[in-house]
Amino acid sequence: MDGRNGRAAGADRTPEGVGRAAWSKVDPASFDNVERGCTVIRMPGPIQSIERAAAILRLLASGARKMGVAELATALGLPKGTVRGILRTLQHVGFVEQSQDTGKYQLGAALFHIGSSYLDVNELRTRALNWSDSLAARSKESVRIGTLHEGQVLVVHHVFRPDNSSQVLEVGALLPAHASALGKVLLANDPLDQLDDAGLVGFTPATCTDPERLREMLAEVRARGWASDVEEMVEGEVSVAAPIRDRRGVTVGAIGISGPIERLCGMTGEDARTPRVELVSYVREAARAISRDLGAIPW
Amino acid sequence: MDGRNGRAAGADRTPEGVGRAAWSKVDPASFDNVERGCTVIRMPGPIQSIERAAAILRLLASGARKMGVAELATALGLPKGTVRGILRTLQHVGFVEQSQDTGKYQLGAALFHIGSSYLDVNELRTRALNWSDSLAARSKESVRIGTLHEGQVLVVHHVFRPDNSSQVLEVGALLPAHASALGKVLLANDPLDQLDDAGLVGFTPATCTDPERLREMLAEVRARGWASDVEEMVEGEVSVAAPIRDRRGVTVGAIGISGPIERLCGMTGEDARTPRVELVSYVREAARAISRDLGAIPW
DNA sequence: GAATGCCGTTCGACAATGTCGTACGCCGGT
DNA sequence: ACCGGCGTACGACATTGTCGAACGGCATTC
Repeated sequence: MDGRNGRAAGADRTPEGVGRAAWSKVDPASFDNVERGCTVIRMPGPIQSIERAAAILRLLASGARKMGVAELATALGLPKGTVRGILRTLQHVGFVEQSQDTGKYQLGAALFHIGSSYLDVNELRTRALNWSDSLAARSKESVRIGTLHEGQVLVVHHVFRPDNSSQVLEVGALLPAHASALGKVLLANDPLDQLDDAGLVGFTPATCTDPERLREMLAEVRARGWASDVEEMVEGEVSVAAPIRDRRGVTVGAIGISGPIERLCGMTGEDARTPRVELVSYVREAARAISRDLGAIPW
Repeated sequence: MDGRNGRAAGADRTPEGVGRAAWSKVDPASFDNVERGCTVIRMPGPIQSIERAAAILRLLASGARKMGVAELATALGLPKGTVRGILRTLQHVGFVEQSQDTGKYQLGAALFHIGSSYLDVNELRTRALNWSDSLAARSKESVRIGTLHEGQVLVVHHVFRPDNSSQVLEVGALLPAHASALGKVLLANDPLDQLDDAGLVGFTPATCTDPERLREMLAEVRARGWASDVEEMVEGEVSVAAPIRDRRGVTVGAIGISGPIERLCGMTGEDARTPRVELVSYVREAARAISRDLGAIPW
């Protein structure tokens, strides 16, 4: 029997279970006490209840709707009673809320507030605030700053295009890394190769879903110092991005602009699918300016 | 000794402890197993470790800087080892990150992303997106939508003023309820009296810090259906807000505009400290429109 | 209208689990 | 060189979280 979770027979049956089996494959550094089968000595392992609570929160966040106890329980492969206990606690601390009529659960306001404080701590975002505004003004396009998070691009800042059109705020959203300029810059400059070959979903005909070709593109991105995405995520939309580095020279994020292909690309022949040079310059200058703020050696 | 936490002698010593003593005063419905002293039978209480994890996250969110294990441990009145175990778990699920050099902890990206999904679930915000844009266009001022959360105003949406000035995004921020139009609307229409007399801090000379006078103001706000704040939080800044109600008629949020006193108020005599009538109309119309979207009976 | 199925909820016993205290190695200040 | 403080590791104890079964309400079905 498993040294830690011998009791949770129900959990180990389901592959998506949040029993001890779940994270051992997620964390490469953890001991594989599950493969071995039984009697691992005793490791200072993660706390079971907290991991399960986190899994519940993730589930509630992914499904953009309210979920019931039974739904969560089956999804996690846990007994209802257990899930209910965790939910009660999460509700108690304000991380989830319960609809009074349906009895279903959803994310809570406290979690939202705590999560948004991440932006205050995030040095990248703090330092980038000024420069992103000026980039938006110069380029007249919307500006986004992103960071690599589990193989995807986490948007930590978003400046709307300076016209009066209504735009949705994307802060906190996750973008696909292989189909956005931000993502390509981040992937290309990331020390550990986070490129997930299986995750190369196609959004448009222009999306690059071939791992090999993508790696070539990333090499080029790394060499020239900026990346573009021409209708690879959304038809008619183009984005350009450049890396932001910190004092040690490692890429901690990326800044980029995005907008309609008519405005961002040239008008004739081959240029019709190439971002305009002055916009690329703006982006790269902004990225360099922020990097300098973060202490990177100007190069 | 305390029935549940008898072992945690260290926790009970500190007033801010996260032992069982902490939440019993927060949750009015919970049994006061602490006052009684000892041997409460056994209640389906909140899960200890999760509560503690939440407390750690709150602490990390409040102090806008990285914190160490010892710092957190003393603040919570818990032994270092315990705090470290929880932190390791939180780090494992991505809710906190650890600086590789200093060893201190800060909030993690995963928590931020999960928290921001709250906005997708929040029906108030979803329905209010369109109307807030048009309110910003009509009033030419920045628009905020807020909800009452633990006696403060949680900003769930923010539309920048439609000029090109650089503004900070306030989504996720908490505003004082007694010194903002949004807050006053929410307090005035809240079923349970969340007004905290002790929390009436003064920001400017105009801030109302007298509970009695504030209650009178709230009664007036309730009667006339909108609230204003004239330099009560920030000198020179004025805000106007109106309540958003759902189908049952309860106030679920508030929408309002804010801007410099020169633009929002009249120019002469008594009007100099009264919001202009057309702006008030815009705000109230927007609030009514959203309420209608939420299913409120048009009145 | 009764029966059925599903849901959220409650409860109590078991033992696995989280907690606690002590001890280690390391760094920076004195 | 000493000391204090930090983040970290480990092991024993019994408290605590987990589990499964049972309860009552609600909507749908026959």
